[in-house]
Amino acid sequence: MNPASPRITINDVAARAGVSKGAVSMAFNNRPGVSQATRQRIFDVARELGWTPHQTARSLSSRRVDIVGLAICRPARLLGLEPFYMEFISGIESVLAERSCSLLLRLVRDLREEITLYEGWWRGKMIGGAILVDFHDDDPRVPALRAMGLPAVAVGHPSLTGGFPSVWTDDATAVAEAVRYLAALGHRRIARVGGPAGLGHSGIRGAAFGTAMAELGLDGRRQVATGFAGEDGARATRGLLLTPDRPTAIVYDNDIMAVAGAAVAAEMGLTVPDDVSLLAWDDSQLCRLTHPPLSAMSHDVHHFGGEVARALFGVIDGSGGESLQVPTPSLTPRGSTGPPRR
Amino acid sequence: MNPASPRITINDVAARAGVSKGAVSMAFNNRPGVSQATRQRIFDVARELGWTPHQTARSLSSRRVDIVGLAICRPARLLGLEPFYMEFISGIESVLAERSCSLLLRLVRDLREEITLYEGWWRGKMIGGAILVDFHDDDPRVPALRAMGLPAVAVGHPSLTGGFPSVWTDDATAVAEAVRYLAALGHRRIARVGGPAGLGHSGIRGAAFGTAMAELGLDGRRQVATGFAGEDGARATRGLLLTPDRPTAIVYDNDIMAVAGAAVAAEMGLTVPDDVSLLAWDDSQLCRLTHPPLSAMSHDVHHFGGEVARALFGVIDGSGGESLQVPTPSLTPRGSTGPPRR
DNA sequence: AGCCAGAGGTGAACCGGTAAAGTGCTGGTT
DNA sequence: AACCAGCACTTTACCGGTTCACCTCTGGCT
Repeated sequence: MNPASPRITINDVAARAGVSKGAVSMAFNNRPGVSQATRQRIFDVARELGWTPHQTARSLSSRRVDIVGLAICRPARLLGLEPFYMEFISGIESVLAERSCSLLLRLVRDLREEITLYEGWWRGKMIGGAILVDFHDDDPRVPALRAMGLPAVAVGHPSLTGGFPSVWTDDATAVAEAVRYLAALGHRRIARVGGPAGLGHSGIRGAAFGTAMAELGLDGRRQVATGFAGEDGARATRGLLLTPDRPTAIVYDNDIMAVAGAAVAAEMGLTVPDDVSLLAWDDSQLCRLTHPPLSAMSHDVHHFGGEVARALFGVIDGSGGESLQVPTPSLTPRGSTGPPRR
Repeated sequence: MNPASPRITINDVAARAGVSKGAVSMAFNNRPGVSQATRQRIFDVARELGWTPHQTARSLSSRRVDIVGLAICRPARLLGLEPFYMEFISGIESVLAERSCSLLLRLVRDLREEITLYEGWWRGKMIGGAILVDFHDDDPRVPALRAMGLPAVAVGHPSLTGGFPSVWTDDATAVAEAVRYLAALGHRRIARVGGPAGLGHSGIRGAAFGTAMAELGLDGRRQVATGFAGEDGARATRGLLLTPDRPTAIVYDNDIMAVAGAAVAAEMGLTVPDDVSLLAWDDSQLCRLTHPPLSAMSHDVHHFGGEVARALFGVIDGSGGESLQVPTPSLTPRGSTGPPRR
């Protein structure tokens, strides 16, 4: 099918341009040592021959890799990804592309598999760095990845990421804002549907929720820890709305659960927001597609992803290493929140 | 941070095991030429030293790459991906993982960028093959990728993919089934909200829709070509429902547009399915999260992705090359379709 | 004239593997 | 005894770049 395709190498370019391959290499890495004229001639020849440096060879000798790894850990059952990740990935990509880097993506089933994967990637020098998401309490990835010396940035509050530089949003403050907003509307029974109990940011949000409710003299114990899938959100919502003194407002940890929650309310004959107010998180396009559109704690996930990529570059080439806080999610009121019915 | 990390190479393993590096290489590629005993000793030493073959070096000399590329082309505005792609990607991954291959993902803004990207990836030997999606009429990728000799499989009807082996579903039949189902329910004014006009599978579905409607003696011209984003679906739906003899049933080209359509119906005070029936495509978890849940033409997107990956392996190692049809999307009736109101 | 600095290269030694040809030994034939 | 096949390795030549020590001019200064 593609027989004897005579691969063009740096040697061909060098020969044709009448220089040594060292010169070609210098020219292509814009390093000093070649005159402007020669440089130009080299480029011309390269274009003419259609030559591009062989990335594999390049990274073998320069010990640099233009690939970063991202493993996302979801149970097998939950096949797709949340909208959050799609936007997040596209944000990462946008910055990676600036440096013509690429993203190596893999979905894994558990943290052990994730560690093994990173180990293979790193030891096999497939990636130059990694992006770590979804931190758990006492996350086993921290010691493992630290031991192997993999450059990485974490997504999550610095208190969770075991010393890895992280990019994070102030979820605690955002939760407090959400709670105060709902309380100001007149809600007193506010519930929260969160992610899995062991997950770091769920913990932070859960605690912040409790504190904020307590400060207002309200009962902050209406919290459910569940998965992140829509069905989890549906089940949790159903449970909450069937309790005797059911909440009049529910805060969700992502948007897909909130959408599911809205459907459950409809199915139970409850009107949003009169009977129950719903507040989503992560505000993807999903929130604008329901009726009523969902109020959300929104943040620029695309930008977030970009900052993560930038931070990773900092770590990889040693110029960075500090954690970075990106803007706190802010309330975007839409139709799904309002004063509770008298 | 990670100073003088003494990289362990095949030489260290060879030395410690008292053999040549050739022997280690053979052992690790389970090639004949090493005795069982030696083989075992080599493995033991490798484990002890924590050595894994350096992928970059390996692929430099073996001219094999364990990475496949996937570029997805979306306008910048549409930041996230559709649920379809998430499931599709996870399906690809599941098969790639069997061969410890990885997926290199990139979001691009247009086909020119996509071609350039593939060219860089292929010439730089970063990828061993590629997956091509979203074929257009006279797709410029076909001649370009063919010229560079990149092994690739296409997603889409063979008539669209310009000779690239493809994996595809019989959309035409599925559309016909959808139309006949709605007609059987009593609908006579059926509309379709499709993807962009130039997109190959939109064309196929559009034509099939027209044919199926004509066969039933119905007017098949109620079709809108739009984007794939929720907002596109919302706008299209609004347009359709505001026409004087508005449709009583709408078929969508994906699920996110259908969800948006449901919201529009609600916003206009129309009841689903009494006033208008909605039928989605691609059936992700989204369809089960609305109220009423959306009927859909569903197919196993995860499995679809897996077959695509398998086909690509076939192309790469020359054992395959034929197109493969996967099961036709089948109707999954839920709450969003029903007889039209009298 | 003699000396030196620096620009503009060259050439060879890597990087860490794979592949194919070569070597030494053993055992079975004729 | 001579010969040969086959196993179990070893040796060596790559793969296609980067890097660095070293060479060769040229021009300026004393």
